[in-house]
Amino acid sequence: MTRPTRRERLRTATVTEIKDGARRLLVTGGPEAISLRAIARDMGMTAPAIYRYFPSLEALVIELAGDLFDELRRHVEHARDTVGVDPLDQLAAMARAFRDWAIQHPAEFTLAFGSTVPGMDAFQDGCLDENHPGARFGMAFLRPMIELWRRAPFPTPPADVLDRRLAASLEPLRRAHGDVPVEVAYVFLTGWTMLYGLVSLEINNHLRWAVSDPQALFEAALAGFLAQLTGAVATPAGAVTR
Amino acid sequence: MTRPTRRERLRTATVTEIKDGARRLLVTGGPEAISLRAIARDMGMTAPAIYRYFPSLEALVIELAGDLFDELRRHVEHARDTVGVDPLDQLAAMARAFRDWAIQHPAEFTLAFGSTVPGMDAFQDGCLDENHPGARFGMAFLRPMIELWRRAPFPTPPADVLDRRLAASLEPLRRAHGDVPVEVAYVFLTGWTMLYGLVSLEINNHLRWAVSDPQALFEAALAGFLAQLTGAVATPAGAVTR
DNA sequence: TTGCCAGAGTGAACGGCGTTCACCGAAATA
DNA sequence: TATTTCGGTGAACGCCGTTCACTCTGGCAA
Repeated sequence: MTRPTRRERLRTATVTEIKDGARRLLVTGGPEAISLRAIARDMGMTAPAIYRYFPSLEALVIELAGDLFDELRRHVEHARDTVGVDPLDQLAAMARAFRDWAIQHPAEFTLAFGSTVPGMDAFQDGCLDENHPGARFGMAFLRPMIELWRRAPFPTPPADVLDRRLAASLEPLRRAHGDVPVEVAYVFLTGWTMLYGLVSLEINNHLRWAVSDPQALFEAALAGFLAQLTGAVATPAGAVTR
Repeated sequence: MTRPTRRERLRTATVTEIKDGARRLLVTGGPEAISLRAIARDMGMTAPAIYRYFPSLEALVIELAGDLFDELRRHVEHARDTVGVDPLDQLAAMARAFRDWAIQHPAEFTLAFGSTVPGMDAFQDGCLDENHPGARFGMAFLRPMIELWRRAPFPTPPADVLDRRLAASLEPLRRAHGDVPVEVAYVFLTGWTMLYGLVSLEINNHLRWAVSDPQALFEAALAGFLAQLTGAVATPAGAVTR
């Protein structure tokens, strides 16, 4: 492992400066405000120079989106590692960290999770596993749920809901981390859907007509979901009968 | 009510032709492909002429998004009106219609629900009620759930989850349609979140790493949610104990 | 019927954009 | 020291949204 040469150091510094500029434009002016010319201007350069570092604007944006995803994942994992060892506490902390990051970085959240350009689809077809943004996220949330299930299986839907077809459909997820039980995979996906859906609706202002205090709704939904994992029979909504 | 003059007829025809062109570009090339010059070219016109009909490209896109929302809402309501009078059947049909439309019109779905340009936020601040896309949708799904609750209240989370703060937070929604009980408002929101989240994840290809057959997952989640509304104690995931 | 005018459309222009290409200087390498 | 590689420039092309001065024409009032 040799120390990077001077050229390499300068190059990576320039790359990060370009990405920082792109992010600044994203935050201040939205995704459409990201332009090679503006980035170059802020750096005291000309636009064609950026082509020495990225093959196109689209490639730069895609790489930026990947970086943002990693940042969000680190944020979530940090929350998990700070809260203790109880998987339930970890899941709660991770969900809250997810929402907090999204609220503090709405433009970045939108770029990272938004439907990216058509070209990205094909790109992601190839590497279903490691590279897909959603995958890295899923793994982080999946692990505590597996641990929870290992300690004490939580109530799950009956076999007529978790049928054979569903089991087959969840095969990719179940393979992704050892051998995940169908029940865990399914409950994980409902939780992830709720978390993503709620935060996404809030960020996109699709809740304002109905909810004045989204955090209250978020905490209720979180409590409801976690109650389901404790053995109490609960809806995602959190309905409980003992 | 007088018949529209000839001028007015020509004008509305041109307006729809412009919107149709914009939509065609959206479908074939994504949101970024919508350009006044391309629309005008397809119509055999020049770009500045469009300014006689729309004050800017952004205004055109916003209006198009509104139209798409209405189309989706009509699609969902049509499904509801076709399936019969049972609210449970209606909800199932509406949810499936929602997903079907999104799958058949992914570009339109993304535009309608996507985080629109910053300018639209301020616009939507003023008219929280009628004009917000999410609101019109909510109403459609909310009605059957109210009817269901009227016939037979379904199990809901205990009071420590549906606390006073949450009740206050849901005030806008509860006022939107007479006087909606907190329980109904909350369960409705969890259902809407699941529906939006699941479809949105599927459209954005954020499920591909985990799920090979999204319809199976959708049907399971739908069954789980509806089970909750029948009086069986069920999770959003659909866990049931009798 | 005649005259006017609102409204639709045009063409040129401005500035901004992504991208390509020929070119140049300096730094690393041989 | 000679050469190659790398980072950067400036000009250019074609696209874009938008503005503006202008023409033309269909409908309406006198």
